[in-house]
Amino acid sequence: MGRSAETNQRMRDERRENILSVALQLFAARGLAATKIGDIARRARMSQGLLYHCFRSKEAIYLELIRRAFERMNAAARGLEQLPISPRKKIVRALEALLQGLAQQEDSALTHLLLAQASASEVTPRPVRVLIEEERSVPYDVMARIFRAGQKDGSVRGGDPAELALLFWVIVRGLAIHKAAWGGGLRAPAPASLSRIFPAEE
Amino acid sequence: MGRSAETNQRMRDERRENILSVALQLFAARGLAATKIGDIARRARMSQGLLYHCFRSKEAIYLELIRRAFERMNAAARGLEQLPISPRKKIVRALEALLQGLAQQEDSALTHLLLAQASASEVTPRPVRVLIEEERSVPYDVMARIFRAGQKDGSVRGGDPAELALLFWVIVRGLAIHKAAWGGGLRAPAPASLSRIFPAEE
DNA sequence: GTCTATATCCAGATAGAC
DNA sequence: GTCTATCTGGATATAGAC
Repeated sequence: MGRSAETNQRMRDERRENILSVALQLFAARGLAATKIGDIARRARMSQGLLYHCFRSKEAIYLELIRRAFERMNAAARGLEQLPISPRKKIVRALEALLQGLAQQEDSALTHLLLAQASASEVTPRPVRVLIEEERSVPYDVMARIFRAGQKDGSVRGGDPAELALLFWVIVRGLAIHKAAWGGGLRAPAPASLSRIFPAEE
Repeated sequence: MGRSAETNQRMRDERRENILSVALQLFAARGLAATKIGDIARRARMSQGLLYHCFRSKEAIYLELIRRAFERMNAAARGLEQLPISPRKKIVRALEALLQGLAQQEDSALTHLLLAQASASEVTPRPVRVLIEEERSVPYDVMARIFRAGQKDGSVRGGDPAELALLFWVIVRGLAIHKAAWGGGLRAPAPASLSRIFPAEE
């Protein structure tokens, strides 16, 4: 009975992961309103009824996806900040990691797209909106602090740190959207060419 | 009778413009699927029935908005290209005009947002998709040609022109989305600080 | 745990009165 | 030309069989 309960729990978790994975693709590509719960169920190869045993509602799936997106992104940002390397190197590494993620990991680009939609849309459900309000400034603040530190130790050139951080994330987000819009035709800029935007003090 | 027919026509046109103006706000803020035709009618202060005398369907309104967006944007791009000024100046002027539009004209930011959504979404209706397919490369091509010309005459520094054009539009679009997401809290970068990204050959 | 069937609601589009 | 009333389809969520 212990075994079986454990197994059941694992199957349940796997189903939840599967649903979340499918839902991410659909929400990112179609938005919340145009994604039908029936589409999610079909792509996850289960009945609608069963899906409702794993999640209360469409909104609950959406909320969980946004929650995880911030969890990962903000943890990564804070981890980056703690690394024992120069601010200049942190910027380069962040760019490399983000651009590589956008180009190679499907989920990464979709997650950025999902966050962009949820942040900009007026019809984002209230609990999601609250979460976004709480979390969204973290990546901006982290990057602004890194820019400021880089200017202080001389490894990064001037400009308002907050403005540079804004530009940094605008570009990352913009590239994710561009990828979604142009599909395979994405000519991703090399990290090197973007590094030039946030220039080193030579 | 001639007078009355004329007047009627003008009233009809005004109603159409009014609907389009309201619809732009709603579509940009909520997306196509989440925007209800009843919302548009109410905000435009007319009944749903009357609205259907001006437009066939929700999609028809959407299509007309996208059509006009490309009409304006691509005409502006081609006009810019023809100006008798240096490529370097063209880039600066484009940035100034776009950033000022984003910051000050509500419609400008909303239009960029609408185009971003329509281009990236999987549920964009087919006629709209076809139009986007036909028009979307114009602004990229124009900017790429300007960058290339600037490199040739020495007023703009290196990098792949296509990549620079991509970056240019990614930033403009990204700023429009950022404005929608953060509302009043937009700290728009000064044109000067963006000009630095596309550096002049001094 | 997994499905089918269905209650309920909502939205797009139309019909027809005035 | 302008409205109200309505037809119709489709989508969320639930109920209940197995």
